[in-house]
Amino acid sequence: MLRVRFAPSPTGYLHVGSARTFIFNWLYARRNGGTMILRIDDTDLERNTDESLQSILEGLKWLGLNWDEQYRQSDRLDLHRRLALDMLAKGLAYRDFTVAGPEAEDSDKSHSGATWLSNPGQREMSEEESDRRAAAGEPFVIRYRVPRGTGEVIRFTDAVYGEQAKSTDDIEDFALLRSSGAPTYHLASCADDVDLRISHIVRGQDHLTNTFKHILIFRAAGVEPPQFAHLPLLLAPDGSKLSKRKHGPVVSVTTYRDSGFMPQAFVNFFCLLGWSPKDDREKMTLDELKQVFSFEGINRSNAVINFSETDPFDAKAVWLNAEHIRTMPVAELSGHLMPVVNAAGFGVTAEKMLQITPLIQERIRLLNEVLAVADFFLVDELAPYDSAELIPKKGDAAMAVRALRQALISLAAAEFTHDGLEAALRAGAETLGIKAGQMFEPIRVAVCGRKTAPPLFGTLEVLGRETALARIEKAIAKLN
RNA sequence: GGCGCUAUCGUCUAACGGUUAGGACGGAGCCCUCUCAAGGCUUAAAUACGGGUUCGAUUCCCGUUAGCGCUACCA
Repeated sequence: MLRVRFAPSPTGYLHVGSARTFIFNWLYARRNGGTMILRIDDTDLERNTDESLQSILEGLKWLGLNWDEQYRQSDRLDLHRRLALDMLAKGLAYRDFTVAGPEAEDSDKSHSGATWLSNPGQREMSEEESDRRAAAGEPFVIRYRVPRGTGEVIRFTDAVYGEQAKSTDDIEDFALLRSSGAPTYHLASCADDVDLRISHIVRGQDHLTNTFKHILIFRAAGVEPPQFAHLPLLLAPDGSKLSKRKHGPVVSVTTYRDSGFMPQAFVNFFCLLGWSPKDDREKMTLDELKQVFSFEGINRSNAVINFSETDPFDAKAVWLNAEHIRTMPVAELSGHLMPVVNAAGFGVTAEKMLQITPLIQERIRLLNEVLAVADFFLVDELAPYDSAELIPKKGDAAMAVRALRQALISLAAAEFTHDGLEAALRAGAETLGIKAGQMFEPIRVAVCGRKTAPPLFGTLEVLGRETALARIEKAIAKLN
């Protein structure tokens, strides 16, 4: 039975790195018919908030990837504690009565060069003394009694990083239970992995070295450790680890959502960061990803998200989003655009949006760009523009006026379809003896308020005769 | 400091020990064209460094350097 879990801790919004870990877990589970479990690792009572939990759930929901079971570690504290106490009873762990404090913290372990393994006198304390002091109410933390001087080497095979080995002499006596009685991450995580019968742990590479400790806990719990697959980390352009504190909202999933990314493009992009299908495919649907995903394709080196001060998104993410937008059925895209447009305060009907969509489909990279690209379809009154914009290339104001007057005549009679409009306007240009482009330019600006816009005939068709004529008349007035 | 992981164009990546080191994004240029896009074509751009092993190393081994991670009663 294949069971994987994604275990975020609710200490902030959903981080893109976490989202990527979730995606890889999901892909692996769904690819192999396994069970996807969401476990909220909220053992850090100080830092986790309900608000953060909600935002994580919201982010995961947006991704559109479902899970089968859900747990919360704070509901399972007894289970964790029991394992620690059991280890204590078996002598696999011991009480450490050293009081933690700012000074005790870094006094001699970080700079002395000596490896910190355990607090002197604690590990060796007799059972009687330990029990007596505990009974007297003295606070303590429970630590793993890591084998010393046995020359033992802990080994495991990581699905991504291959054979891993570390001497127990290099593993410190890490804490299992805090003086408050609360479990540490290592304890809670492993106890739950055992209880939930997790078969594969897929997580960030920052846990690669922690894995040796975890294997020790699994051993103490009397079970075979699960399979491990560690993922390369996501880095900022300067090579530093992506962090909420340092890099701000660019690491939040909601930033992508709110800027107009499609969830499937988001998934596509983050899959490609550290994983490759080994062929030249880049744009892939969720189904395609699900079909080809495997740990073999995962890279071992960290990947950088190439964002900058001016652009919070990697250009490739934006391009991929554009690819997804372009290849999507018009009706579907239109449905995604509706809420964006309405949220900006425009009231569009579904049919109007459906008409606009094909004109802008290959012109927007992010959903939100619809507002900048299609604004003139949505407003009654065009935003003010410089009348000089109306003057065509190699022409003057007089030519612009003539073109617009002719447009009035041509459009009044034209059939308002793409082909009908094209025929009418080309004929109009011919009548005036000017180039078609010189005819179209003033009309485009008159009708769109700017030189860069979707193709003219389709635009006019959607705008309709009445609006088109009114805007052209205004433009003529501007030129006088 | 100790322990561990990693190293191919700016970025993401491909390459059974034998390739003119491939693709993509981004950049530059050209074509198409009613503007903008989209599309097509062309182009610049990489095996960190030093030693081995081998007939032959991007690929295997060692070292150096650099980056990252862990080294908390955080996760």
